[in-house]
Amino acid sequence: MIDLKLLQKDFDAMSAKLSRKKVDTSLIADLKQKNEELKKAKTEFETLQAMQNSMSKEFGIYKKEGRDVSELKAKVDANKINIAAALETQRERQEELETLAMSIPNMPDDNVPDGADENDNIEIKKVLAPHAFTFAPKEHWELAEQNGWIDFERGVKLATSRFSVSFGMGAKLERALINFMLNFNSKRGFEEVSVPVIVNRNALKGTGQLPKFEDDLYKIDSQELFLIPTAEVPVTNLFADEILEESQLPIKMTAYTPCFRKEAGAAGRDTRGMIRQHQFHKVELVAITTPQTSDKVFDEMLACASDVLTALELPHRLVTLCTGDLGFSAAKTVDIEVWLPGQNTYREISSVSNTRDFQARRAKIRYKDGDKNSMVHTLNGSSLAVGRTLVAIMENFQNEDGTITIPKVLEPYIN
RNA sequence: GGAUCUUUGGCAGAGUUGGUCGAAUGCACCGGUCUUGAAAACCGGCGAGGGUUAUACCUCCCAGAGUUCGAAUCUCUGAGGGUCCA
Repeated sequence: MIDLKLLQKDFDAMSAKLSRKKVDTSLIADLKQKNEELKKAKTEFETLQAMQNSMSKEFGIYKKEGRDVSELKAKVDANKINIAAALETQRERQEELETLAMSIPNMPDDNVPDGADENDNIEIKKVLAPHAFTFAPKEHWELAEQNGWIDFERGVKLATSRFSVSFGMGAKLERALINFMLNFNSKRGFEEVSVPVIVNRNALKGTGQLPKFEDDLYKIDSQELFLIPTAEVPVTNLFADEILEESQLPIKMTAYTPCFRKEAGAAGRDTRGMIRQHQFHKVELVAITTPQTSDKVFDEMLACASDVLTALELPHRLVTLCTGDLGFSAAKTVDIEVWLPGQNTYREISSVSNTRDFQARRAKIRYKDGDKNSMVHTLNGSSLAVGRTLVAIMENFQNEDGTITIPKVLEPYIN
C-alpha cells in the first residue's frame, strides 16, 4: 500500500510518480480526500468516545459515594446515540478508503524508464552469445514430444488445457533443476524454506495479489483459501505482523514451490508448449531488508538468478522494465530473458523486483529502527521458472537429430 | 464427529464477585552506576497503531456480535490450540 502520510504531505510528488504508472491523478486526489474525511470522522468519534469514557468513570465514583446517578445516566444515554452514529460513519469512511488505497499500485522508482509496454523496456546487458546452429533449430514442444519428455495431451486429460505431464528424463531434469537451483541459492546465502502452497486471503493482500487480481487465482471455495501464484506470497508473509530486530536483516530466503495461475488475461497466448502453464515449478528468492540495503540485495538477487543461467550455459539478457510493464507491487523490476533459438527470441525466465515498503506496509512487516519502528523493504525474484528453464535447455542444447545434450552442471543431479 | 478446557505484551505468566488494567511479576532487551574490562549487584527505561509541535485523547488482552453508564473480566457465534470419548 502506498504511504498515506506521505500522500497528505506531498500530494504533488506522489501523484506525479503514480501518473507515470498510468494512475489517474483524480484517483489520487480522491484518495487524499477520503483520507481527510476519515480523519475528520475519527476525530469526531474519538471526542464523543472520550466524553463517554470520562462520564463512565464518574459514574463509578458516584456509585461508590452513593450519589444519585439518574441525571448522569440520562446524559450518558444521550451521548451513546451520537457515538453509534459517529462510529458508523467512521467505519464507512474507513472501508471506502481501504478499498481505494488497496487498489493503487506502487510508485515506480525515479530511475525506472517511462514507457507503455514491454517494447519500451531497456536492455542492460547480454550474457553469453547465442550459439550458431548449422541446422534450423526446432521449437521445444517438438523436441519435447520427440524425446518423450513431455506429454501435453495427457495433461489435458487429467486437468484441462495448459497442463502437461513430464516423463523420464524430462521429469528427471525438472527435479535436477530444482535441486541445482536450491543448492546454488543456498551457497549465495539464501536460506532454504519449505512453505504451504495454499494460503489465506490475508497473505495475498499482504503481497498485493488481492484484492485486485482475484480472477487470476485458483480458489478453494469452501474455505476462502487460494493456491499460490508464486512462492513470493507465503515466503514474504512469513514475517507479516512482526517487528524484526535490525540485526536480523537482511533475511534472504529461497523456496521451491509449484505455482498456480489461471492466466485469465492470456487467452490465445503461448497456447503451445509449456511456456505458459496453469501449474509450474519455480524456485524463488525473497529478501527482507532495511531501506538502506535493499538496492544492494536487489543486485545480489539479480546476479544470483543470472549466474544460474550462466552456470547452465544458457544465453540470456537483463532488461529493465519500463513504467508501463512494471507490476502492481514493484517499484523497480529487472527481467531476465533467456534465448530460445527455436523461437528465435528472448523470453522472460525470471523477474527480480524491489517493492520497497509497499508490501511491508500491507503485510505490516517492520523492524526496530533505532527507537522507532519502520517498514522493511521486501524483494522477490524467480530463480528460476523451472519449466521455462527446461524449455531453454531443450532449445539451446538440441542436436541436429533432435536429441538433447544435458548441461554439465546438471550431470551430478541426474545420475 | 461428541465432550471439555484454553487463547493476555518478544517469551513466560498474573488478572474470572465487571470500574482507577493497556494490564502485576519474571525472563529477554536497552541506558546508567560500579569494574582495568566483563559478569554479578543496584538504579532507570521497555507492547502496537492512530493523533498532537509536545501533551491530551482514541483504539487494540484470538475474531465478530451482544449485555452494561462501564468488559481482558459476563453471554452468544466463529477460528486456532490442548485433553478425553468415539
